Amino acid sequence: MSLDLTETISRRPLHHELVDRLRDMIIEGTLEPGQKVPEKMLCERFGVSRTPLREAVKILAAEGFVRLTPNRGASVVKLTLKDFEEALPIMGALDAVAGELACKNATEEEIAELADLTDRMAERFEAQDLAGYYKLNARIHELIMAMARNPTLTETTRVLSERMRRARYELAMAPARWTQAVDEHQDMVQALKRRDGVRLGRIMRAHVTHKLQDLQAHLFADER
Amino acid sequence: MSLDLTETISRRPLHHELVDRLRDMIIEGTLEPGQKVPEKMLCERFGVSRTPLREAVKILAAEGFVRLTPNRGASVVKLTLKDFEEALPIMGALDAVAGELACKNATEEEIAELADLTDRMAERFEAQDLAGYYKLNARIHELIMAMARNPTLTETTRVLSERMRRARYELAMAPARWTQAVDEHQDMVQALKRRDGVRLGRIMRAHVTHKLQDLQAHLFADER
DNA sequence: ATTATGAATATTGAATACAAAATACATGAT
DNA sequence: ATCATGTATTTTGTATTCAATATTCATAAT
Repeated sequence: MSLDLTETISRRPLHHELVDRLRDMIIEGTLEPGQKVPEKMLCERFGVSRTPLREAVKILAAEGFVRLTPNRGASVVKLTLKDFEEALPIMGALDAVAGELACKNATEEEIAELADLTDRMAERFEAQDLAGYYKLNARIHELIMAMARNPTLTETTRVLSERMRRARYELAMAPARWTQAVDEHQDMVQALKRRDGVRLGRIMRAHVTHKLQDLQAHLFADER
Repeated sequence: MSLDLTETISRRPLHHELVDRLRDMIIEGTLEPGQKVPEKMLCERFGVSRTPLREAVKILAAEGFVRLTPNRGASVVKLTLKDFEEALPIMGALDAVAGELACKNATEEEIAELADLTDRMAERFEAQDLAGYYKLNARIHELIMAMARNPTLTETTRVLSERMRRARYELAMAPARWTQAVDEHQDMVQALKRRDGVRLGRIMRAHVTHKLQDLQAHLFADER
């Protein structure tokens, strides 16, 4: 049994912990869109004073989850169709960059791992196991991002996709769309194996576009 | 004389004002990279208590200007060559998207204005007036961003480019590079007039790449 | 001289206290 | 009844206080 000598005792500051908790509450819908963020109530709920809670709210505002109105506190930002339409081209472009960089920087081992994950994801598709599919899908996209070797890109994408995550909750896909998504992933692996960055970039961009178009159709049906 | 009835009395919260002031101090170098952000000193400097100042620091941390270390406060993030190399492909991709969207959404008036600004900037080039050139250059890029009609894109770009702004201070350009930059701007106007989004996107992306490559050569010479 | 050790000091994190503003509510006028 | 006006309550913004942690500095040991 070995001991990790780099490990330190972690006492995170309260505001840091609160940011994560509050973000989750927003993403899961416990704090509803449009609703005000009730300072006092949350302080009691978490057993902390207003100071760290307010610091956390400021950070969430910078991340785009809440909006601050002077003397009127914070309210949960409501995702509209417009927000999606705005995020779509950005996410597409960022994913395309990730793909291009991945082709440049990925190791053969990583590519093999991606191929494996893609195969296993295809199996989940065959079995029509949506939850398993989404889980592997998330890992695949994380891996591609990691292969890009660009922390700034990872962080930029993270903030945007966390913001969108609220709506992306394990949505059932139309059969045709699901088939297409699986195909796109197979194409990604091919492009990566050939180190064809331009091609992978294009596939990634299209992939995001299709995914979000699908979301638009399902959610926001009332806003059309 | 007409009266603006939409105008409101603006009493910004202190933390908001402080975010701007501190960000400027970082960008201008008053607060030096790597240096700790001295809470007490800044409180006295601005005549405010620690609470709003600390809230402001939290926001700056979310924007990537400072790094928070538990029980050890904040320190100004130091820009390395690596940060630039990471930001470069992201900014390029975002600018490309802005170009594509601008071609779709710009009005003829806006395009005419851009053409005018570009001409005036070329004049500043002829006069070898660097300051005037940079001023118009900033307005041009703001206008293109505005033509894209995508606030999320604007904001995403803003955070990244503010972060980089520290190093971009009115740098003298090599004659060849300056000539090339002016040419690229002329090409942008042409592409926009033809509403050729793909082409404008490509020019924008290349433009950013060139600009930042130039920066890399000038700054960070010691890091090579 | 250099490295430990511990006390004094300064800085940070969090809670509380106070002031200003917004909201809710009640009373009275039309 | 509806609307206006003024008062009470709540919420927000900021300052202050207290506790925990880190840093500095002096002293002592090797």
